[in-house]
Amino acid sequence: MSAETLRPVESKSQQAYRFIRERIDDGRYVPGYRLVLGQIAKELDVSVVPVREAIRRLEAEGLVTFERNVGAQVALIKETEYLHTMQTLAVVEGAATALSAPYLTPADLERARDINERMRRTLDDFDPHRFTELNLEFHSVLFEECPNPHILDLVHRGWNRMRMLRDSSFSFVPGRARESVAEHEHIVELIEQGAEPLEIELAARRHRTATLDAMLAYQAAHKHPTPAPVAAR
Amino acid sequence: MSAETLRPVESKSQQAYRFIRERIDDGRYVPGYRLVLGQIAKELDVSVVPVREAIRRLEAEGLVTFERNVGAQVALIKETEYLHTMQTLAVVEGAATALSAPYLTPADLERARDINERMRRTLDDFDPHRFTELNLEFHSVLFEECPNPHILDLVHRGWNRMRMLRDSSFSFVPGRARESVAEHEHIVELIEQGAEPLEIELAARRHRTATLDAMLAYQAAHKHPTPAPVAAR
DNA sequence: GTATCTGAAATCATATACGATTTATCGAGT
DNA sequence: ACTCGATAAATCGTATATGATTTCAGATAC
Repeated sequence: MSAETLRPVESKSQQAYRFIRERIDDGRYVPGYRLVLGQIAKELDVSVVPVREAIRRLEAEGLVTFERNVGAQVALIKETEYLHTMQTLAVVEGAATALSAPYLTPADLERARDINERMRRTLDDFDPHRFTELNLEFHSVLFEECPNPHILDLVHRGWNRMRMLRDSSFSFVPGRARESVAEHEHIVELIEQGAEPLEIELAARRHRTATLDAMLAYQAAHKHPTPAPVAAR
Repeated sequence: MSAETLRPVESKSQQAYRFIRERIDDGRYVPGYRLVLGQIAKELDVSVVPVREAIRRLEAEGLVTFERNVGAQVALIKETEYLHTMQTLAVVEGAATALSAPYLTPADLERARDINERMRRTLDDFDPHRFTELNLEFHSVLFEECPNPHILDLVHRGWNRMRMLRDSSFSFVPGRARESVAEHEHIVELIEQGAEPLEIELAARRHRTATLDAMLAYQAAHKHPTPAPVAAR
């Protein structure tokens, strides 16, 4: 049995899926970017068939839109779409955090605190990108032990959605970061004290809702002309 | 411009999707049913390529599992899977109902009451199938006005999931139906009184959680294989 | 009787080919 | 200069073909 045939390499459609997904996730393919089947196929040195399958999957996941006889592009996220995503995330992340709480060890909580501390340190000499990164890391610690894989999956999807907007105009609000760090500490304390699941859930939910509200207020105050006309194709 | 070419008929992959989806929904394809590409293609008189795409989509939606070089089958739902689905539905349906509440008209509430009344009448001379049908209808009235399409979509998916188990052993508990009807009335009253969103949400969630608990208790009492070690709530 | 092997049949995965549709280009007419 | 229309180019949608993998039935060995 030769070593090179032991592992049945991933299928080409899977390969195509990862290829595209990777690029959407890290921002190389921005919302609106056009996914030309033949072009991607050539880059991967496969035929268009597996690429189409990959795109169908991405479409079902909501990351890509695919119009008949026109083609696929990375899903554009309009402002209302974004608000809906945030609201959904508030709900499912709240639930995930509450369900996860009983399984968190003192070590987990310490880790969460540590991350939050690093976030606090980025407050002076502020780096939004770094802050966002740590923010996900912090929340991940809290919800990742959620024993319900469906809910956990929904949380991941929500965060991915938001990540696609990393560089968008409405992903950040100046004053909010400091409050955020304080709220993080509060959530950790609740979990530590073994608070009621519902209390934890609502705290986590409020944390996100507050971010959303802050963004809305900020935008209203700054009268953003248009929510950033995304570079298409 | 000839009449027959005016409408650009749905694509074949779309057609295949609907074909399969329909059959899963109405139970002709039960969980575990094997979806053979060539066979479905022949039935539809198309090639396998669009059928594959349809199956990829169904896979992403969780209705179908698709294993490399082995093929696709309607997703099997194990007991823990079912519990997770119910729990997720409890969360998202609660949120959807609360978000929907402000948009419900008196006519909507009347309709809900009417449906619930019909459910009550099926209690004597009990028909589980009919009851389940009305149950979805009732809840649909309450959550369908939810302005957040993401959350609404999650609710639909959850119900679809449950519908796939229509005939399964753990889809029904004898005593539960009567309580259910009473809880329905309570939820309608809350909405009618313009109760706090959170109160509505939790009432709707409890209603579903109670169903779940009843099922677990029933199974435990009847010594079903595994009593489900899942941490519900 | 059970286990293992072997070849055939079924089925999957993907490449290639080609017609259909959309989009872009460019010149004629106003 | 602008619109319109025709043509070309790009791209999509799907059928077909073929090699690869898995499954299964029957044969053989123990």
